[in-house]
Amino acid sequence: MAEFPTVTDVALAAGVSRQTVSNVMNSPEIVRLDTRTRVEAAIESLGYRPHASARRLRTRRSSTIGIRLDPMIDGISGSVLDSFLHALTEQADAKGLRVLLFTATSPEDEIAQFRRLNDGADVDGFVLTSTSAGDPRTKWLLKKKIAFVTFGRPWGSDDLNQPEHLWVDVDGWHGLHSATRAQQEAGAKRIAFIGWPSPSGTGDDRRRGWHDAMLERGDVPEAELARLEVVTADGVSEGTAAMQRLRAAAGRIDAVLCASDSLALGAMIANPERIPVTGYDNTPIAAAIGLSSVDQSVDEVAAGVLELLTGEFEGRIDAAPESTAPRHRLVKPRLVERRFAAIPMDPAGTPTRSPAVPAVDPVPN
Amino acid sequence: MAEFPTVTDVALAAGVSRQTVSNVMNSPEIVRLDTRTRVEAAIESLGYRPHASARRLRTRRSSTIGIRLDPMIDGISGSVLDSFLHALTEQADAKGLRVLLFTATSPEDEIAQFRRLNDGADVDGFVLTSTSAGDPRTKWLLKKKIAFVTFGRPWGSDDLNQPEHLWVDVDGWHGLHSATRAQQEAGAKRIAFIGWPSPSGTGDDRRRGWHDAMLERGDVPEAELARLEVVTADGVSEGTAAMQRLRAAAGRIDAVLCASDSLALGAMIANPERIPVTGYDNTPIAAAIGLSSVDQSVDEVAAGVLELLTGEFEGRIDAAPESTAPRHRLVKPRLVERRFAAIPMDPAGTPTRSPAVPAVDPVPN
DNA sequence: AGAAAACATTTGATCGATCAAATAAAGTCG
DNA sequence: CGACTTTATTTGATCGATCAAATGTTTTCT
Repeated sequence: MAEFPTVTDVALAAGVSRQTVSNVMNSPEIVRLDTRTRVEAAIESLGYRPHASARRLRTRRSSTIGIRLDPMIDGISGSVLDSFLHALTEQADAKGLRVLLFTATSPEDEIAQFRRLNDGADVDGFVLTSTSAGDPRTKWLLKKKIAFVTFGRPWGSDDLNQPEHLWVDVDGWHGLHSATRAQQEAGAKRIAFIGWPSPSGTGDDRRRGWHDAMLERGDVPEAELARLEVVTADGVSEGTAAMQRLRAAAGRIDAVLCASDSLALGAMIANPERIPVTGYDNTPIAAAIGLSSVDQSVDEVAAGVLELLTGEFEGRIDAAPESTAPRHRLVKPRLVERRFAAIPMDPAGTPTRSPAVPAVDPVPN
Repeated sequence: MAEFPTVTDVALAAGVSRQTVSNVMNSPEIVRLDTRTRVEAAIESLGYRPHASARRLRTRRSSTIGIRLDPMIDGISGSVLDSFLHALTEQADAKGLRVLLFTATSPEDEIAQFRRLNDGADVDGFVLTSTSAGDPRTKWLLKKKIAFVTFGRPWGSDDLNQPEHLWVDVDGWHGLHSATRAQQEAGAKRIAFIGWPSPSGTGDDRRRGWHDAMLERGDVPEAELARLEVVTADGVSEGTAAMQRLRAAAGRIDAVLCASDSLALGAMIANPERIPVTGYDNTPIAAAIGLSSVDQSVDEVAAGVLELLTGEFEGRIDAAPESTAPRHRLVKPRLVERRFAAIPMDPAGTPTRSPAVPAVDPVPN
């Protein structure tokens, strides 16, 4: 009994009943002030912690959200998910929610996991990332009326209007538009874009941001604009190749915008003149190399995801909230400007800052 | 009742009692074959899933391990933890364990989280990463007799002999030793090392691997060896600066080994002659750039962590197993050799492979 | 003051599974 | 064949919390 006090122990110590202790924890406002403080003192002195599983069994609510941990294909763009995961965990914690991980080898397998976790009352809802058009997972979750929010718009046109489908996304158009603007204001006229092949929901969105900003300014005739654009698969070496194609075919280039930091890093490798390159995702790589990059503001995304998931009931998750609150959030990314400060491209150059000696292991692990 | 069948429903359907159903799930061997199949059929047809919380309440076991998600400082080396996390989740899943995330702002805060998660019966044990010498967290966990395993040796000499402290680590000495050997066999004699300032448990360990291999071969006199070594904080720009210092002071260099991929990437930037550079961690960056790198085999680490944590009782976690099994695992990393295949450093060169057009979004999110 | 309403606290039942002990069935052996 | 093991299955109690409803207490109002 000394090991793990229960509500009953606390009740005994405070001279009240179990339920009053429970009330102090869950709806303090209905307990008279003096009893409340007495109970709180007892809780404190006994070091009581509620037993999560017992509570869940009774309330049929786990206060846990499940998220699939994707196999990391590209560590560069993967780091966005990584920091999103971190932001999500941190903010979930503040709301008394927990984050449970799982993995899956295929969409079908993932659905099986959904079932297992949901039926077992392990989680109350899910956060999905990397959704694709006509995603079978969202269909299934909707059918089963299981709460979920996706990070990423459902690009399939029909899905977009489904009001049950909650989503949070980053406005890629806005990101590229403002990145283009920033270069224009710095004096650049011929701004190139290295993107992904169409159709790609996010890719096309970002491309349009660049395209629209270029048209608005009118520095380059619309017909000419195609020469300033190159599409390729994502990746560092692909970025290098794309940059080389641009240099061969596009004439003068004042700045280059890329659909990802991977591409941007690649582009930098074939960029001896140090034409300004802007990436997307603001990964640690961009910071290390000194690339400007569009930051997805994962904190805001995480906050939006949790808000939607918990609905207006703080800390609770409901599969079918009848609120009329907006069903989605479109987060504005922000441009982080850098000027290659960290990268002495010229081998003969002097280092920009002398190496600091850390007090502890740089990489303790 | 149609919504969520319970053991009782299954029992009714199969014409047996609750407990028999429970036995079929937990110790099938004690149930007669024909009853077992009958119960299994009922489970299948009703779509029964055990209620995790109810089971946990009764068994006082959550089958969940907690792991702190570090704030990602450097996305490059952070990706090791990321893939470790993935491996851990995947293998935990196979053993019927779940992985619960949490965050903390300081060691003290983390200890508070330990307490909360453990007292609330949310988790059975913890996996710690980024441990430091004389870590207060491990002390506290040991005192409270809470199960945990660290990824990383306790470098403090006194801690090393504590048999209660279970750990899994990667043999950095072996990693650097074999990387050095590989370069020597390829004909290199003057092999430089870019490392971290001492004292650093992991850093010194890796350095020794290089140092010992160099001495064994004897291509470079011991006195001369210091000229081939540079220490610096971790980071890309630090790597670039370190490489420049090496080039200025070390004379001829046939190959460069680095204590991390971040340093290696930095070194590559100040490496127009394409001296072979080897990194550490085999991050996606290394793959993208075409750097050789020492792979930490996170899969083996994850397996070791889970084995130690679950002890010999498959799927169970015990704070004080009385087995005499080894208390730790030292995993041998393996060298992944690459030859800059992906990186056309010469801006005028042709791309090494033409960009493939992906069928789906390269980065769907 | 007395009745009604508002507030505060307690009691019994319950969530779904497993444990421990009791019972029933099958197998062994002199 | 009946007493004795061994094996298979069932019953009652329990894990720790919350819900729903009952009881007790205080305040409000006529």
